[in-house]
Amino acid sequence: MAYWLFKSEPDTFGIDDLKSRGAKGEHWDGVRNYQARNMLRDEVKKGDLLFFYHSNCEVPGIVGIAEVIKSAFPDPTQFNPESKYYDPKATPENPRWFCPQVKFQSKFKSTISLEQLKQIPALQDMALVRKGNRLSIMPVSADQWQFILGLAQ
DNA sequence: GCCAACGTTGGC
DNA sequence: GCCAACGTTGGC
Repeated sequence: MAYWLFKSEPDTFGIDDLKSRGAKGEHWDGVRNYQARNMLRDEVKKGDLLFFYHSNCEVPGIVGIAEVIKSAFPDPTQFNPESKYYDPKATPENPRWFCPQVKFQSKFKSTISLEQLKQIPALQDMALVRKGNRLSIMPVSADQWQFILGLAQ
């Protein structure tokens, strides 16, 4: 069992959108970064938990928790010419991008802001708080997970 | 295989 | 909307 942090823009797909999907959850599509892809494809497993992070919004930060309910399968948007995530070099026989299925677990009463996270010495190893970080999928250690959980109300 | 140009992410 | 920090692309 591993822990992760997934970023999403709330205007596009926020934690409330995931909550509305209920027990069936939603597939986490649109990841088009190789480092993130490799983690999704090789390491993110059913039963893993993730912090749901809102980016590009008024208060960027962790807003809740979701659970991986199916490990990665080929991201269908890569085969769809109508999709903004279409990749002409990907084929069903040789898919390039992958997505797991996740479902809502809980939402924090208030956002644990990036500003707050940056000020915690115990979390300075997280890619999230490092300057220029653009990874949309990143691992969270068990210690970091517990520490951040302690900040949630 | 180098690297300039370009595109994207995401905090501010 | 700005722009720093990356990542990707493509000419050579």
